[in-house]
Amino acid sequence: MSDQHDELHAMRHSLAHITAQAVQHLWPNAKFGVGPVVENGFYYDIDLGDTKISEANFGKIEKEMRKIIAANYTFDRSEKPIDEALEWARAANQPYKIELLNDLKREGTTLASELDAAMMGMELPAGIGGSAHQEVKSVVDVSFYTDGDFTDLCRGPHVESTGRVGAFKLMRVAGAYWRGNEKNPQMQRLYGVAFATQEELNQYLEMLEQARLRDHRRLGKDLDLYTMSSLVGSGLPMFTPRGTILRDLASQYSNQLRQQRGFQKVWTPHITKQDLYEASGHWAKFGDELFLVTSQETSDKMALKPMNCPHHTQIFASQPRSYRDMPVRYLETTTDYRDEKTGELGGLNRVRSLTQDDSHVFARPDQIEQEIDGLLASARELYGTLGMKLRVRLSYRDDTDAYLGDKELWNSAQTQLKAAVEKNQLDYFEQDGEAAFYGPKIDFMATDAIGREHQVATVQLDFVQPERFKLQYADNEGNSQTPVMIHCALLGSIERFLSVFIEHTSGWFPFWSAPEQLRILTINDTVLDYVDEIRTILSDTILMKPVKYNEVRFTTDDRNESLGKKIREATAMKIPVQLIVGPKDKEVREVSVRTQSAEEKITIDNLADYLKNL
RNA sequence: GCCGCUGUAGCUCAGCUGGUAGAGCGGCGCUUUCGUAAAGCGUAGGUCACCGGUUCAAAUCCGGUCAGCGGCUCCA
Repeated sequence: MSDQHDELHAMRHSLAHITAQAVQHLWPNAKFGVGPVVENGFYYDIDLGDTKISEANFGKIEKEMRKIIAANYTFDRSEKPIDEALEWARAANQPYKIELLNDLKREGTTLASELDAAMMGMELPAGIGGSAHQEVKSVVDVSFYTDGDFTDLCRGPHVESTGRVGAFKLMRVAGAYWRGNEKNPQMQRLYGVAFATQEELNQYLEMLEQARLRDHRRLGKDLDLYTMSSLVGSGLPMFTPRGTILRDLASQYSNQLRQQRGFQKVWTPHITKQDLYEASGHWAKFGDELFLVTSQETSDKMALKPMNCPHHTQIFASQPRSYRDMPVRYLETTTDYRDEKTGELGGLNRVRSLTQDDSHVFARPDQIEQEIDGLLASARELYGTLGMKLRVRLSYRDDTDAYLGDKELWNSAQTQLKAAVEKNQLDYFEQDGEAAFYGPKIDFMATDAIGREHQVATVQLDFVQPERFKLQYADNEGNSQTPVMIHCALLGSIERFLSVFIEHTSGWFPFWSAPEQLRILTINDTVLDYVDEIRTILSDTILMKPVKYNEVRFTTDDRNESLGKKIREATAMKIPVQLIVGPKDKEVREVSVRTQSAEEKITIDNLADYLKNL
């Protein structure tokens, strides 16, 4: 299996070379960056000066690639001393390769995070290598691979010859900064996918098509859940009646889980003086992402709130607190505004108006574990109900001084976090150095129906804001103590959550959460009086699972259309329960219940109980 | 913000190298009252995203703006 994996890796890497080679044939003065293997394929970064490659050129490039593949050139490895390699790069007019080689020569290596190691062509002097903290300052030889008329600085490995690269397809071209740095020139990145066989490639393309069909942006339109308007602005979704039902239910469920554990709802305004964020420390870090608001009455500098914790600290601080009052738990589902860069916006995943199901606990340090435990249990219940598997990342501090707050408090808190995670039997992994500067955190990843992981809920400890805002409570000796804050959002951003939920269910929402849970489809208008009877039953039915006071949301389709058409439309809208009502049903006081999986007859006396048990 | 692509009727899309727009579905009207994924006929919808330019003539070419998509960078 590992051999197969290595072979596929070599195929993809070899295809990256062949892509560059084809581009060089077509545009001889192309300058090349790096061309590594990525998930499902490969890319190559290319600078063509003023020439821009577009997807319209892919046919031409692929044709050239197939010629190279048909020629079946062998990949020949060679080595050069680094200075000769530099000569080669200068002669070939390859400035990016010169830069790579210079780094190799000077540093012996460059940070993998800044440079793709696969392309560095390293050949380290004997006795060096393996250690993360190398002392080496120079590289002696570098390796090259040549196939036909194309030679590239490369560590390899490659397949034996260009004829053995499997099936591929160029997918897209995108801008990418040289070495991922915004300040560097931008190159054109050609992405391709590649598999050992055409069949596997086709399967992959089919999977992409399946993912496209459940894309929340498509379903958001098809199922009439939300809309965007260029008049309102980008990243500012508006929710239709159906979408608003989904939002409200998600938020209601999330709130209900915490209200059961002693959280109380609060409300805060959406604009605030900048002073608040200067005090919290957010201004310095995120000031350029705030929407500013001007007052025509005062000289106050104001902003739309980008988060809610500073507000909640002020509610906590509004009266003196005793250790007996602790913990104090606040809950607020509210919309925040962040001026995200336009290029980062997309669907509901990244918006400028995001609604958080936010909560903050102000706790004594000895209460951390019990509080975290309650929140973890809530998250488990929520995602369990949604049928999504959860995985958890515990992010700790490392030994650098990038963190604020008392180190002992950190250590104790990290121990308590882990204990709570273990108690809840959550699948977890730990990472040092990933904590926020103000405290350790727990991030939740949910796996959707087609295996993709999404970051959803988060629980974060905060030792910094309580101090900055001088929050206090009196301990049992009457001394002032600083509480710990625990931030938590179970859904995260409701907009992002919905995008995940829509794609997870592909629009077939579970019965309790479907905007339209049930539709009555009539066969002809001799049954209208019977339908009225059914509607009365439905209106009187109260559902309790999992959200309280969930009244049946239903409509009636008694249009003068064929039953086939009514079924087709109700199914296209992914309505979980269709009640088909015709003269035969009326006669025996039954209805035909059609669900995604089956159809059965039930008597109208059993209808309410049937729905309660869904 | 940066790079590339895209923007035609409510939706999905056609419209070759410039000669002022077309289909299917949907809508509306009439007929049909029909039991499991589209009944029949008829009919109305478009400043071709917006602004400006080139041209005798622009959906088509050029520039700008807005918006969407794919990436890069970022994400309290």
